[in-house]
Amino acid sequence: MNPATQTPQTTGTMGLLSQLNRVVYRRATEEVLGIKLKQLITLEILARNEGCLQQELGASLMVDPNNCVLLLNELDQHGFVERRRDPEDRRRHIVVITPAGMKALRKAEEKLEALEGEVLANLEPAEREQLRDLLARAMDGQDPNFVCGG
Amino acid sequence: MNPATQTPQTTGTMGLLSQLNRVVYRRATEEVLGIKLKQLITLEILARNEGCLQQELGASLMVDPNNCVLLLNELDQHGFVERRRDPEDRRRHIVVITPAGMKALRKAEEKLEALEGEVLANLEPAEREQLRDLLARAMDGQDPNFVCGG
DNA sequence: CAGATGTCAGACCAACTGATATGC
DNA sequence: CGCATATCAGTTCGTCTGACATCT
Repeated sequence: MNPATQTPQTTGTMGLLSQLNRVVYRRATEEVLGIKLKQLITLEILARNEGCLQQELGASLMVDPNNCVLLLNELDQHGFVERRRDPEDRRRHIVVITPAGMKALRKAEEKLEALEGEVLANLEPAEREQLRDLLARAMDGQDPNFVCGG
Repeated sequence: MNPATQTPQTTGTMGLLSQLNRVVYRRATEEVLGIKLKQLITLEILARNEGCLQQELGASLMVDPNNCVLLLNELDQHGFVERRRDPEDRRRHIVVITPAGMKALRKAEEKLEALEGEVLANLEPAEREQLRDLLARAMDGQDPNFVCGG
């Protein structure tokens, strides 16, 4: 543990993933982004999927239905999303992002990109893209139902 | 939102990182690993760094000194680590992993590797190595003091 | 009626905050 | 004395569990 050396690190992929996520989590605060990171991810999904069912949203976010309600309550109070009954099955809710939500999302995404630049400072632009691609492909293989009791 | 398509996902690298970490976190439970994931990472660092100072450990784990104490208390109770006074500065503690800690670590690492295989099922072995390398390089650029008020 | 969906309230766990003890 | 290190107690936050209402 020489002061000239880097601080010790984990070596496993899963450990590294957890650690790097910790860095992001601690820096992507509500003060920095304007909204919480989880809210940003939620709005991102809603922006890309018009008429998203609440349960689909929960599956994508990997949160159980209970937490999905709480998450949407927050966003609803801020006027960033709306919940509408699904006319085809009135038990269900369709979640849509509002113009105010879009605005908050754009702003938060800008800040997050700046943060990404700092967190991935050690990687070349091409490598960052590579990382994004690998993460996306890995996520693509996940079974949402496995993780959230759908 | 066609049922034939994948569930909607985030597109930003930071969001993907957060999401994939969520998958790992929810699957790498204490029942699966025998110990908590954070404990595993802690033991990994201690196994690779004999005579690690408590504050260096905290910086590596990106936890503030308070949480580091609690984390070590748990490991101490299980007999996985020992805290010794630093003879050079008796305010400090040197943390060492015990044989029992080594055993628990090996066992947990086996289970985590199996889990990694499932979580990264969509990636080829070479791509997994690539991912590990990119994450390690990104972590290498982090300033521990920024994140934990050292 | 049984099953699905969404909602809420209370319990639980992990993290943060502030105060204390010890050594430099 | 001021500063650093570690520790603990109390609080707060996010998440999970179980009960309930609505709809098919």
